[in-house]
Parts: sequence; structure tokens; C-alpha cells
Amino acid sequence: MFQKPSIPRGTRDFSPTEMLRRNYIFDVIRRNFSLCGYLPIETPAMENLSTLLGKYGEEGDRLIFRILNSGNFLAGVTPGTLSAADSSSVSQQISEKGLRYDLTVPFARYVVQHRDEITFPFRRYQIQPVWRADKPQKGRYREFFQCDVDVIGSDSLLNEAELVQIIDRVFSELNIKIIVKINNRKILAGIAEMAGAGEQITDITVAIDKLEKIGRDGVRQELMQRGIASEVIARLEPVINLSGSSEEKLEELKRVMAGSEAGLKGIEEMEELLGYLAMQPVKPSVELDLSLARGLNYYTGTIIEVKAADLPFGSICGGGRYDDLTGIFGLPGVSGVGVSFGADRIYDVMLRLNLFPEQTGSSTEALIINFGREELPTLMQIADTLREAGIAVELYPESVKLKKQFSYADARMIPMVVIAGSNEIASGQATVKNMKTGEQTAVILSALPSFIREGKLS
RNA sequence: GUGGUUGUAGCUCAGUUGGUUAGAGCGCCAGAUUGUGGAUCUGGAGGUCGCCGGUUCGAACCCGGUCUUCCACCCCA
Repeated sequence: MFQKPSIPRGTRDFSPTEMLRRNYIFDVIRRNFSLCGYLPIETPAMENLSTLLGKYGEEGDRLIFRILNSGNFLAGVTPGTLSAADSSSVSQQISEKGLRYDLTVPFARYVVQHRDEITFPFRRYQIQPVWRADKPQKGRYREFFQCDVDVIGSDSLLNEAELVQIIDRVFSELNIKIIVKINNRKILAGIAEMAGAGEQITDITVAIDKLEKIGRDGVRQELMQRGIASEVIARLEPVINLSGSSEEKLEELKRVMAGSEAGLKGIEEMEELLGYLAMQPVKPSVELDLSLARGLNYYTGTIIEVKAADLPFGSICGGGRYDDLTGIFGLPGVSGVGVSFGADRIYDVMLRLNLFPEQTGSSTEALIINFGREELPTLMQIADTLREAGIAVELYPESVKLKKQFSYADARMIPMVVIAGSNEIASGQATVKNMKTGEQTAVILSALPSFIREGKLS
């Protein structure tokens, strides 16, 4: 007896139907990326821990999968730490590699390492899996794909505007209604500064990021728990709770933040970005949301988050500007901005909303019935001709009874069946059956490719 | 990482206070129909009751552990 095989928690197999649908998502995303001139790269699944650690905050470090050193990984462990059961020191000594946690940090590493080959501003996209040792839930996996687009080496806010445009195009092509929220870390810094707690910006942003989820009172409690003085909270609240259009919020903010250099800079950037967005022929609707903070602590300017309008599902796309991510790897002064599409969540949203086009269920366009040895040369000839014409066909591999071959076509959702037995072959024809309508037509062999192609369209 | 939750046929789920051979629907296979799928009818196959251990004369059912699912916190795509 074998034990039933299984896969690690939070990982998944993708079967053909799922893959065809996933590829449909990837194709839309990839096409829109390259439409704006972004170039593809890939980086290794594993990175040195020195590259990964310290970039995502304390929580992020905990969620990085670590890879045990090869060979006798205990050889270098000092006996003291082992007997003290000090897991953090031991792990430093037995593991020096980890699975990548996102695509942005490996990209920054890549840019630094390849700076000689790169022409700036560098626009790249990257579609690869990432791994997080999180506890899985619905829409939250331990292995999932991110689709990143970034521009590095350009301060222009035109890049932000273009990314919003890409977001808009991708999701409208996928038929997902979205809410795009933007904010700016400099504005958040300004708010913290004006409230008299510039040092505690991280605690403040993490707390106000939860506004939508836990409400005003919840945020107040969260701030107190994080040790923010009550007079600071009192000054924060009116700002966080600003309402009205993005423009109105910005006007109000200007007044409040007259004394904060960072804050004013943030407002200026936001106004510039909104101005660019208004210039776009197709105007994406974005909303300035002062409660949007985002956890990753390398963001320094614009931050963007996208949610599905029809489903509460967490964010399906997010990103922002990072002014000095490459600085950590020894290349300071290079600013970048990018967003990441969460393919797996997009898939889940589309599945729930029933948004996948029907044809993503199958890829074969025609099945050729196998009649046996006599007819085989002709059937193989037909298959070859159709494939030359760019039509995806299968020749059933065994000459079993027709019922079985037709059921196969039915189960596989193959739209056309080519029937060429001795009768048809004798007259230089084949019978083509449309599986949807049940209609059968006799077609001269030479006309077969065009007939099937037309049938595909109808 | 903390707390909770779920697990019975390929799928969706029944399963009485622990009591003999664990059921249904759908799907699958075969036949009715030896050149025709989706409808109908007939028959059939398919289950270590997630896994390991314990309690018991006896466990799908009770207890412990473990894995998995989902939920909340945390965080995030």
C-alpha cells in the first residue's frame, strides 16, 4: 500500500483547464506590458538571504522560506547556540539562501549587478512565482505568481501615470471592475510630522491602513496600542477622515501641512500625477485614499492599490515608488516605480464572477476520427495539412468505435470532428461535423482548412 | 506565529445514543445503438471513512497527536 501523495500546504497543482485560463490572464498582462515597451527578465527562485533579509520589515523576514545549506549543514554550528536551542542564531548558521519573497527586491539586486548592460530608464516586466511562509487562506497561497512591471532610473511621475493606465487596460480587458486607490508616502510622513510624531511614521501608517477594516474607533485603539500619544492621535484624526474629491482633500491638506516640507512635496507630486491622469485619452478613475499605507517599507513616494469592485477579496494589484532600493545594494540615487499584478487572486476573482471566455476551456479545434490502418495515410495527411494551416488538430490514436471517439471530442469540448472513412476518401472528401449544432457537411479535402477556419468563426 | 474550523467514492454530500456487508445524486465504464457525442433505459466498477496512535468486546462516530481546508488576528498578491 502506498501512502496517498500530497503537496505542501498552500501550494497547488494546475490542471489543463486552469492552465488555459491562467495563460489567458498572463497573455493579457504580458501583451499590455510589452505594448508599453517593457522588457522581460527572470531571476532565480532562490536568492542569498543577505539579499532578502531586512527589506520587507520584521514580519516579512519571518515569512521568507529558508533553504538548508547543502552537505553537513550542522558542521559550522557553534555547539553553544545549538544546545541553547536558539533558533534564530542556528538558522543563520545553517541557511544562507532563501526563496524569493517578491520580485521587486530581486529586481533591484539585478539592476545593481547588471548596471553596465542596462540602458536607463530601464523598463522591465517579470512574471514568476514567489513564496511566502504565511498561513494559507482563501486567496492567500504560499506559492503564487506575481506579474511585475517597473521603471527604474526615472523620477518622472509620468511613469506612475502610465502604470495606472496599464492597470486600467489590463483589468478592462479582463472585464474586472476595479477600484484604484492612490496615496503618497510623503503625504503620510507629512501628516505624522505635523501631528508631532514623525519618528513613529511606521506605526502610524500601519494603523491607519486598517481604517476601512476596523473603522475610526479601531484605528484610534490601534494607535494607542502602538504607543502614539493621545494628543498626536487627536491631530491625526481630522486629516485621516478628510472627505470629498481628491482635489478637495489636497486643498485641505495643503493648509494643514503648510509647515512640512515632505508633506508639501507629496501633495505636489499627487497633484502632478492627477494632472497626468486627467490628460489620458481614457481616463482611469482613481481615488486619493489617505488611509492607504501598504506594508512594504521600501516605498517612499506614490503608492497604488487595486481592488475588485464586485468582490471583497484583498488587493489584486499593488505597488509604488521606491527611491533607494538599489542603494542597499550599492547603487544609490536610482529611483524606481512599479506595480505587481497578483495572477492567482485575479484568477479567483474571475472564477467567482464567471468572467472566463468559453474558449479558454479547450485548445484543440478539430478531432480526426481514426478509422484504421487502411485510412491512416490519408488521415495523417489531413492532420498535417490542417496543422500547416495553423489549425490545432488531434488524430485519435486508436481506431476504436466511433461512439467512443465522439464522446472524447465532446468531453474535450473540441468543436469540430473530421470524419474520413473509406466512403469519403473514395470521393476525395471528408465529412465535417460541427459538435455544437450537430450539422454535418461533406467537404472536398483541399477545401478542408478554409472550411474549418470559417466554422471556427461562426 | 496565536486562536478556532474542516476532512466519508472522481465531485457534492447523507450516515441514527459507538453495533454486523458505509449510502445517495452527479460523473465514470459497459450494453441497448458493430460510421456518430450531448437525451433515455439497463447493468457495472469504484471507499486504508485524511493519517498515526489510544479508549472499547466493538470506532466513520469518543480521546490525543499530526497533516489538510477554511476563518479571525497578523500581514499581504
